[in-house]
Amino acid sequence: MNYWLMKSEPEVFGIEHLKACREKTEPWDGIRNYQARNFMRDGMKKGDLAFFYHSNCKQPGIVGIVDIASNAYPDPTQFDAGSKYFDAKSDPDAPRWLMVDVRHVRDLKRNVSLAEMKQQAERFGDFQLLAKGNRLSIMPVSEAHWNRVLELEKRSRE
DNA sequence: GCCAACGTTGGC
DNA sequence: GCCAACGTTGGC
Repeated sequence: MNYWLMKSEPEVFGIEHLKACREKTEPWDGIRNYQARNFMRDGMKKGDLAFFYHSNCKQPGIVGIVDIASNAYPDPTQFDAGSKYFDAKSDPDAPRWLMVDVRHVRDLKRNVSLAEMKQQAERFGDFQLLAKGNRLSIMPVSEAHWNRVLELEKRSRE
């Protein structure tokens, strides 16, 4: 099983939106980056777990855990002219963009913030999320980093 | 709101 | 294939 991190802007789709879906799965649509797509296509498998990360907000950080409820399949929004994710250049016979379904597993007990992880360079120094200029919205997480985040969760913020 | 970093586009 | 211009991401 592999671990991942998936970013979303809470104003657009936050973890409380996913939580409100209860046990139902939700499509993680709108990924329009080739590297992120390739991770879904080549790496992600049903049953994997991912951190839910809130980006572009007051307190960027990891706020929950989701499970990957499907393998990658074509994202229908790329063919929907009314969608902001519409891509006129995508061929229905060879869809360019993929997505997976996700399901809420649990909220973290607290927001494990980006700032906090940055302060712990010895634990997270080589975490891809913290890499300079990192803009990937889906990325793999090593088991070591996965566990370090969960260890951090258990501590109370100073 | 600013802006650095990065990805994509398109002329040549 | 190069690279300047442009668009987007996302922390601050």
